[in-house]
Amino acid sequence: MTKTPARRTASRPAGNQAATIQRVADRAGVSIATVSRVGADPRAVSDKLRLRVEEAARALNYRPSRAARMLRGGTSQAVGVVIPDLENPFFMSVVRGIDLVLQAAGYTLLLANSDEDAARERNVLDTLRAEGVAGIIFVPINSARDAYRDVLAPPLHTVAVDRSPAHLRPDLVTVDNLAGTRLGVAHLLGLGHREVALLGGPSQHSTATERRQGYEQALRAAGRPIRPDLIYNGDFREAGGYDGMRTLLALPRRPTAVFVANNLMTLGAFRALHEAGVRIPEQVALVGFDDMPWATSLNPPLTALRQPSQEIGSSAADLLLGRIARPGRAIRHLILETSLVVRASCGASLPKARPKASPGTHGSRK
Amino acid sequence: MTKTPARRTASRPAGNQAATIQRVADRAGVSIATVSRVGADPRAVSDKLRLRVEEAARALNYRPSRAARMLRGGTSQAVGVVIPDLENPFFMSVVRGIDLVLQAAGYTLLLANSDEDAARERNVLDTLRAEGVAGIIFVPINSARDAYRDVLAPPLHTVAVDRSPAHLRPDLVTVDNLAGTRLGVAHLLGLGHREVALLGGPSQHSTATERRQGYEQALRAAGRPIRPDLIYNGDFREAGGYDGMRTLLALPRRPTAVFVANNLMTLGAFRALHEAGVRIPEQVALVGFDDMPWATSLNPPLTALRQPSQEIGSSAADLLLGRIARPGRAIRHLILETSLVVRASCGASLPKARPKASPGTHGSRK
DNA sequence: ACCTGGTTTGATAACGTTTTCACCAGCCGC
DNA sequence: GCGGCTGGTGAAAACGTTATCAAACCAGGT
Repeated sequence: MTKTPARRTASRPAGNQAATIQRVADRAGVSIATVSRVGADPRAVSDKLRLRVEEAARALNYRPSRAARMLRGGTSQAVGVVIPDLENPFFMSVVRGIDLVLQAAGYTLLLANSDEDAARERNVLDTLRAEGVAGIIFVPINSARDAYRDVLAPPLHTVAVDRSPAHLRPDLVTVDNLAGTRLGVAHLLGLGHREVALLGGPSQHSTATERRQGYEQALRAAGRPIRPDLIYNGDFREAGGYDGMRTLLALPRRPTAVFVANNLMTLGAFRALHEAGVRIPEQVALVGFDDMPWATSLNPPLTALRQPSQEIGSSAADLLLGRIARPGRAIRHLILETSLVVRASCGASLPKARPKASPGTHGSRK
Repeated sequence: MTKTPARRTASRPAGNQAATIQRVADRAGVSIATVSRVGADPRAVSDKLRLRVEEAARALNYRPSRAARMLRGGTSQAVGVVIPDLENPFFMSVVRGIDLVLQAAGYTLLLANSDEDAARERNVLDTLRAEGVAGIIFVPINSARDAYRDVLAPPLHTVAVDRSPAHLRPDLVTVDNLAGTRLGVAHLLGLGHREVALLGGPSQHSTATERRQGYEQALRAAGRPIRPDLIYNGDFREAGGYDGMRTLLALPRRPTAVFVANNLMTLGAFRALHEAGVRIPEQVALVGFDDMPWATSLNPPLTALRQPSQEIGSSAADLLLGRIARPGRAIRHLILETSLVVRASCGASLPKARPKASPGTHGSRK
């Protein structure tokens, strides 16, 4: 153990200076071509050299430069994710699912926000493409015919999520909106409600139209007429739910139950109901599409259709990775199931005994 | 107008092929160096050539390749953002604020999730660094002494958000947790509550300790003793709020009011209260740190300390951009103010008339 | 021994940019 | 009228990687 004098080079903690392929090659005593090969196709290099290179790479904590790689090959180990609303927990949960599998596969996630705005979407898609991402996972907004014609053209791989784009058939992950909504509306119908309204979304979104179809199917199956005045098309935002509910409440023949087609609109509907002093579910029963973490803390706890949001994301990422690996394979459309989580807002009597208090007060509504 | 035979090169619609600096230079009849200069410092090139280059660039829709730029300069036009919980709307709102100014400045946002886990944070920070981001905005997790020593070393610029890292003094944006909590607790005290509890957070977070200090200051200012059994340190997650509230409820001398130091824990506290059939605010009054979009829809509407979350994000981004521009400038710590939004959960009588229903039942609990 | 075919390796071009350096005018002051 | 500036321009190096091509090697068959 001699006292080591300050050796300039050795004193660096081997990680300060960026580890380039050249340094790895030097340390392993091979050419940079060999180092590159070890990364690309380990079988193409002899065991002896491969081991030496791997050891050197590990010691130097070598990570190929994304910039150089991309400059050379034209594409990078990153995927772009575009969602329409950063603050909607549903989308964030989807992003989390995506992140999970991307992280595991060594990809970097570039997140962009389209803000439910076609021009902005166009813009970020453009940026992402210029950025050279390997693929894009996005919640489509634009319904114009050629909206994605050039910006999503090959070699870019694309997976759509949640909604089906209007004039494009990419790999796709959605939930069964039709069946889900049918289930939710049928639940209300089964509770004895005869006038069930729908707070729906903008018709350019496939989710909105599918949910509306589900609503109509459920009504028809129960032999109920479809009253157009009971259908309000909002914007899938809080304000839309608020306005829609107020419109519904102002109706001469008020509905006794409402199905809300989106989580944010459900919040707005709650607010409108509270402001008007309408009791839930006694005066108006409510079922919402999309469960939320705080659904149990709402007033009253919300009966909701749960979407496997995180799984939606991870499935989408899987699809994308699969397509990158085998660009030629057939387009897939994955449809995940929803489930109805019954709480208090629908007015269903839960298994646990109904409290003896007069209807409308029961302290432990849960 | 002769019939143009299929000319391979000319048939491309001038945009299909990537526009490189070389093509711009050719079209403008200058060298690539001049083109580059026009982008970097327009005054450095004569008007005549500058105009020619600008015209050519526009015609070709030229965008400098980020990869090449980064490979050359070592840093890219991207900034990494690391937050501990993708599904916490507070953080997402912060991210939105960041995105807003980054987008405007032409930067790309790389989002990473540290999951409130030190090892994972280390990992993503490492990746981001390797990715060559120009800077990092992060919500620090690790409190170990040398946690960030090498991974956040220059030339990487760093801005911390929400929490103050333990052993690092980067640019920082926080809110005035001390004053905010003091205000909230004083509000409860002013309402006549004598036993006010605190559902606090993990002590390694500066937000948790500051909020605890604020709590204690408010108590002292009111001449109240500090009862250690009324202080519960949770994990800033939903489960922590739930457990903490249950612990509090099991106390022989139950508090009549609780200040919850974090949004997710507030949700958990609500759940525990509802399950136990405890009426809010009659039996337990509640004030929570951090307002949420759905606070009005809670049962009852939550009195909360609002943080300017989006502004926190945009300020952080401004700080980072400023530092990138002038690396030498002094470290800044920005402290934003919170505001108390009084709703029903604290039991304060609002301006609007109290409903006539008997206390504890009033149909419109709102 | 010599050639043949296959396998493994190294040298090198290319990707698109920024930046340094040198060059060449023109202009001022002597 | 000539030397030294100054301001504008182009040539070329460098960044780190991958892919192509040629060289070297090794074994086996003639």
